[in-house]
Amino acid sequence: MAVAGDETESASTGDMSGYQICTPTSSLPQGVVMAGSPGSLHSPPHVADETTRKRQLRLMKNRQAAKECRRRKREYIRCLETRLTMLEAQNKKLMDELNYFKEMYGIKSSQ
DNA sequence: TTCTCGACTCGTCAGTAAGA
DNA sequence: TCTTACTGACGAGTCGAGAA
Repeated sequence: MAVAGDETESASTGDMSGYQICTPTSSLPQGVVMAGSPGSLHSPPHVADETTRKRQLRLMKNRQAAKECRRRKREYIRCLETRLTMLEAQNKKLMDELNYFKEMYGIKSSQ
């Protein structure tokens, strides 16, 4: 999966699968507060401990992954909004220019 | 002041794609 | 086939705005 593609490119094409990051990641460590998993109920203590540890590790990683995923998505949307603003401004400028030349050459505007 | 509602964030689960 | 990372979906909690 391509996560770190060209940001402006992905933003301009609207391709969500390649949206990316403008600023470097800064993820802070976070405490684990989950209880043990149900799967460890009928196992020997050391196996249960290992299972619980693995589960907590997985949850912690997934938590961080979700945060990162959401951050990228927000960034992607911001990029799209910025691009939209730019394109609208550009569009307006071109329309003004068109009207100017129409007037200059005496062509009646259709709108 | 209290209640309700919508918007938002967060953690978790489940499904999927990609690499070993 | 197994593992890992990513991401959509869901439920729970929080917050602010508006109504009663």
